[in-house]
Amino acid sequence: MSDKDTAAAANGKKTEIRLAAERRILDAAEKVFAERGFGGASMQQIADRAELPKANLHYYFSTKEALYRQVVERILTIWLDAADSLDVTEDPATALASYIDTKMEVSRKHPAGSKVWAAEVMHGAPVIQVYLETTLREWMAGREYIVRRWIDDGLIVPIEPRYLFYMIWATTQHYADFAHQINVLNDGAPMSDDDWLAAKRDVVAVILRGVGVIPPRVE
Amino acid sequence: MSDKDTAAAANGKKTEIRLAAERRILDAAEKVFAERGFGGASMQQIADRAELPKANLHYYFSTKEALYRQVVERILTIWLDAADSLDVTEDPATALASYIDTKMEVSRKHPAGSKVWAAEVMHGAPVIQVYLETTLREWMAGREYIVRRWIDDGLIVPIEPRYLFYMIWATTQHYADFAHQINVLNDGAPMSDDDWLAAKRDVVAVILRGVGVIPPRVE
DNA sequence: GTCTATAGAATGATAGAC
DNA sequence: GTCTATCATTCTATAGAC
Repeated sequence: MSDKDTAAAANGKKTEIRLAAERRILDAAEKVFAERGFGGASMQQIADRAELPKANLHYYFSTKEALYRQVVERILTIWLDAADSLDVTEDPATALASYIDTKMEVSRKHPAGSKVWAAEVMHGAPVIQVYLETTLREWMAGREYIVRRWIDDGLIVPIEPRYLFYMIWATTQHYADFAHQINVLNDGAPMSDDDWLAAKRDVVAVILRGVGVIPPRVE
Repeated sequence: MSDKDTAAAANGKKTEIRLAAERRILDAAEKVFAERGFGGASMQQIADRAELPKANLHYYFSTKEALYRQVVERILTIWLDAADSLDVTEDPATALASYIDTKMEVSRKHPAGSKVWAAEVMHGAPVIQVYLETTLREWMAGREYIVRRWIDDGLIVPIEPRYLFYMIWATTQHYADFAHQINVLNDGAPMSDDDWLAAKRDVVAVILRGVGVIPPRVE
């Protein structure tokens, strides 16, 4: 092995260590921020959850705010992927059913991320303000156009497109953000796989019937 | 004026001062807790917003936690009143439309309270856990019974009652909790009176049509 | 009942040995 | 790259004059 190879291997190892540590810290931070909020979370709690000394966090992330910012930005990519799942080439029933399904799955798989996101918006979006004003605004403008075309074509009833999307966002994210309350009303137990299927089925059914399309057959 | 009257008047005045100060502090605290979360809020910020010296807060509320607790309990009474607005003696269309209307009005008039409530539940309901396990559980049990009767009587389509209520709660509270995001998508301006009317109309229409009842005529 | 000053505890961040 | 020790700041809470 040449010196160059050795150096490359060393650099490679270093990068791997760095990526693994950063990921470990981000995972811990996401959960602690979700449970206690930005102000309620301490670097010590995040370090404990990541099973690392507190000083290590500052080695990888300069400040608490920088760490929070990266947590939020990581969640943003998940959101953007979900936004893409609204396939505008499909008919309204298929497109909306698929979008709702995706959003429900995001709530199920990333409950902590959803809570951090909700708190971020509730507190005035200090980090994602630019995203709201650019990406989200453009996404909404595009989808409003599609929904209005569905209305003009008589495929769904007249409705203000934004209010429809708020309904879908609110309902699907509720299953993550209010999971604690939902669990209490579910006799203290988390929703089972069957519960999730039933919830998705009912949400899709109400929305599709609500906008005037027949729910597609489920095999 | 007798000594007794003087004392009574003094006591009366004292009580008025106390009530006014407590209310002033609670109003300020609700807003600061909503904007920054419990951990992110400081007694100094609340004092500044209430235009009182910080020490006054501790005179009326022993600790920050006690103050937070009273803020949450004050919101709880508003929630309980709104819960009562679901009149089970009415037909499903009227009952649900009236309930949704009430919940939308709560979101409009108490956005800060709604945010505090959402954060409280997201963080595991440290203060309202008992309420969730008693009052809310009983309320839900009673309403599930009514909704199932509506289903059995063929007045609405089959649906798991809880998922219907989650949808109503999520959607109506979204207008308070995500107001910042909604404003951005509304060209940066808060929703006008007409916007609120349109939103309420669309939410009621989708839910009622979604559960299979015809929206009642609006004069 | 009001307010200034301050004690006491917790936190974010860093220095410096390993 | 890891970790202990520590600094500087901020915050909750209270003491005590008015």
